[in-house]
Amino acid sequence: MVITRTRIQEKNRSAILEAGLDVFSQYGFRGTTLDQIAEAAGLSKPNLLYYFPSKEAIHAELLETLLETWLDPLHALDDTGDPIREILDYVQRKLDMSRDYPRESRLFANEILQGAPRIGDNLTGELKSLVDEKAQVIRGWIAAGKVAAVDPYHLIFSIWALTQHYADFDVQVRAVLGGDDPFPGAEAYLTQVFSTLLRP
Amino acid sequence: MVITRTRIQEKNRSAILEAGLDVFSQYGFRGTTLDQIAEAAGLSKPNLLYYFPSKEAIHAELLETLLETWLDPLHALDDTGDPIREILDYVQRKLDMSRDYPRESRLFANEILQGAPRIGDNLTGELKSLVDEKAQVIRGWIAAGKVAAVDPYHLIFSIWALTQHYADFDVQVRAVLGGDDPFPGAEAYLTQVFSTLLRP
DNA sequence: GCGTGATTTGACCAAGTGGTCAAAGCTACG
DNA sequence: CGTAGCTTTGACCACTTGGTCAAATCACGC
Repeated sequence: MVITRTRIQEKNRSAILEAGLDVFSQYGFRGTTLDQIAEAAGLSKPNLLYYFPSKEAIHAELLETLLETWLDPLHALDDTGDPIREILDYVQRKLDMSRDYPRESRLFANEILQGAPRIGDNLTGELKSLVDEKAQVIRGWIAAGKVAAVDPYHLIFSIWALTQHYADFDVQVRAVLGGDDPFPGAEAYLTQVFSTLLRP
Repeated sequence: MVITRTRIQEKNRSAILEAGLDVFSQYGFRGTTLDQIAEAAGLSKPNLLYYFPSKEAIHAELLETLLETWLDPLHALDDTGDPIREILDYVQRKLDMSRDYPRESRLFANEILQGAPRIGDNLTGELKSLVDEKAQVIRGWIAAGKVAAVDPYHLIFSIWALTQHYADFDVQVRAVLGGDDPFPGAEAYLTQVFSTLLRP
């Protein structure tokens, strides 16, 4: 069953998702109103509901596509590559995502802050097993003496925390730095952190 | 002008603030309803509004007390102490706060995610000048060869990110770890990270 | 036990909410 | 053209929301 869409459908659906991402990522699910989304998308509320059956549906579709792109960088961690290079590359990819997709990062943060009511299963399922797998890879590297002995789970958490911080807490970071672009400095600093940490 | 309060006032005000912290920290300002807070506090809505003039007022009071306790650990960073010890102690204090006051951490995270509409001034004022001051202290330590050369601002960001992550993303962390208490592991890992990073 | 001020509440309100619907407007294609 | 089907909208609805108010209830010092 292939879904065919007219150009208008294509355009309006993506305008709605774009607007929804804007608003949901700032106010969370409950704090967002359909009127806000409709306004941001340049549509009337009934017209918006012609393309999506409910507020839930918009949010669900956003979360779904988010989860895919969110796990991709970790998937790409290659057990046959050079260990430290692989991890530093992962850090870089995650930092790039914070720079290029800050709204996605905040949408995810909002969902987790609320206790992950809509993606709890993905966390204990898909996410956990992916992390378990990659933690094993890192354990292998440690055993082979290629990487310093660190807890692989907390290593992964720290990569998430440090990179997503620049998207989720952007306002705070910029307030403290006085408005300068934080990312060049962040990249240098994170490289330094993980290089010194992981050197065997 | 001293505010005197009866025992009942004392009790109900703190019940409301407690309940407000619970709900605001999960759903953000807009996503929270007075009925939710009233229910959680065990009061009727009109009764709740007898103690606080509005939803705003509850939120404002929570944020105000939050900001105080939030900056305390950084204030305590002592330029006359042993540099690495001072920084590691700061990390420890912030991690303790994530363990003991996760709701406060999430309340703050929610406020920042929304663009800090109510505390923007504190960020560019109070917070920025405190961080500027402590960054200078760290620069001094680096110049004296007591601490490895790192960007002091990103160092501070990284401490915030790594410690608050365990409160704000608690659900995710526990989902991945399978429910074990993350804090012992976090403490060991963070000590390792900052020890290796800061060793001159 | 009584009166006064503190406390609590049921009933209410206007505005905002997610969502519906029938009718109108538009577009592509024969 | 014409028309069938896609798109848009104004009017509307039931429910929730933040907040008010007058009246009822309660606690406490005399």
